[in-house]
Amino acid sequence: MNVRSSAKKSLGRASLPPSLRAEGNRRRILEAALRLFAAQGFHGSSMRELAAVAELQPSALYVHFPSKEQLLAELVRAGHEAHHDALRTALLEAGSDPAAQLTALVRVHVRMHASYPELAIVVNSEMAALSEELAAPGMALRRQAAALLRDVVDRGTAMGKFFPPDAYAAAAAIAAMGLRVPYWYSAETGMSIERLAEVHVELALRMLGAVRA
Amino acid sequence: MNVRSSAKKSLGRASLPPSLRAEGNRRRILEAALRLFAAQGFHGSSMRELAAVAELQPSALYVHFPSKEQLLAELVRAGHEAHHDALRTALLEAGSDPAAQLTALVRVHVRMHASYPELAIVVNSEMAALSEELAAPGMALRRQAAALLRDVVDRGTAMGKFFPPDAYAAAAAIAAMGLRVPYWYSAETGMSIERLAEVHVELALRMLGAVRA
DNA sequence: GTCTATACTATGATAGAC
DNA sequence: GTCTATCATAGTATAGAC
Repeated sequence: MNVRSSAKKSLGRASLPPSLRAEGNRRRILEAALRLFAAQGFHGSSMRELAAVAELQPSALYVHFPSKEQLLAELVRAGHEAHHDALRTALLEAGSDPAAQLTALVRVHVRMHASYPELAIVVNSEMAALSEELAAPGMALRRQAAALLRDVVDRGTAMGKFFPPDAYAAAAAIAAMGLRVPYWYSAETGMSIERLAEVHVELALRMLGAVRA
Repeated sequence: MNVRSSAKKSLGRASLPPSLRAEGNRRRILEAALRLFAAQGFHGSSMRELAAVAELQPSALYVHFPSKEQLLAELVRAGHEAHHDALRTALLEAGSDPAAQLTALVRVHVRMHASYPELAIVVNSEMAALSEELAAPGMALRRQAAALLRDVVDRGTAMGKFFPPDAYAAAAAIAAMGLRVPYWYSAETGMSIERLAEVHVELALRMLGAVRA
């Protein structure tokens, strides 16, 4: 038997996005779930552990969420919505220049992943634990977010401003850089989130052969 | 309750690296575990499911592996070793030019992740399920692999051949591109693995401001 | 080395008092 | 809305026959 309980990871803080309105114990439960799911995975975390972290009895969880899966679904939904809203807003404010649009998308993409690392990890790693029905809204937002980036890359390429070796792969690679940020970046390295975002913007523009707007 | 059994994912093939010597039912079990762990995660897959996929009774699994965790550890070990060996060999054959070294590393990094996507997913996503002792060898190889890349980037930068906005972040971003490949790339898109690797080489060289060797 | 059968524990979720 | 107590099931792993 695995004696995971004796090798408990330090869980640290875990912050929910501002868009997620939740108070009192409902919020405590969501934060506890975020910490646990990010550190141990959905299937690797039990409702008993969750209750312990939230300082409640297991049965009290079910007053706020009908099931463990619905709890995960709420986190995943909030994460996808916060991410997609941030991307869409950034793009709207970026004007019509492809390089400015790409800059805006990469900046906010990286910023979100560095600011809410646990949420990003849960959203990206634990979606397979959701039923198709519960995963569908998140999957849709994910496809839309990917399309936002691909459209910017495609448009810039068509306009003769970007020169990617392959537009699809380049878009995937740009997204990938940001997606991995929560797994390695720590503010304690001395690099600020804003600087991290600017570095990624520069890398992305270089990948596309663009010049800074 | 989740009715996952009624929404079973199609699991597809799952190939072990050539370096992993295993035959007969031991191999079948490893392949079944690779498929299941990649699709549902370690904690999301039961020994009963595993036995069913391997077409054995659950008790037969324990003749070949002492525990579920040891089974995962074997996959994770094989994956890390294959990856690290490939990187090291590629670097040895690349000569002394930083751009050539980077090209070799990125090429093999991407090739491995595209050729063994399930293994890459398990290695990257399920290591938290291992005890510290069982995870340690893999973590060590991972650190060494990251150091190989960072050293090439640092040396090329010191030699005035690379011009990254930030060497550490650039190395992390280059690694990240490859790590995400298993999650989006499919040979059915029409792009070959070799072409995918070359595209990533080009992207990485651009990120560093280098010229092709 | 594989099978049938089963032990023991952990898990998600519920009942009912307060 | 939280608690104590508990149910029903699924989980890892083992025993013993062949």
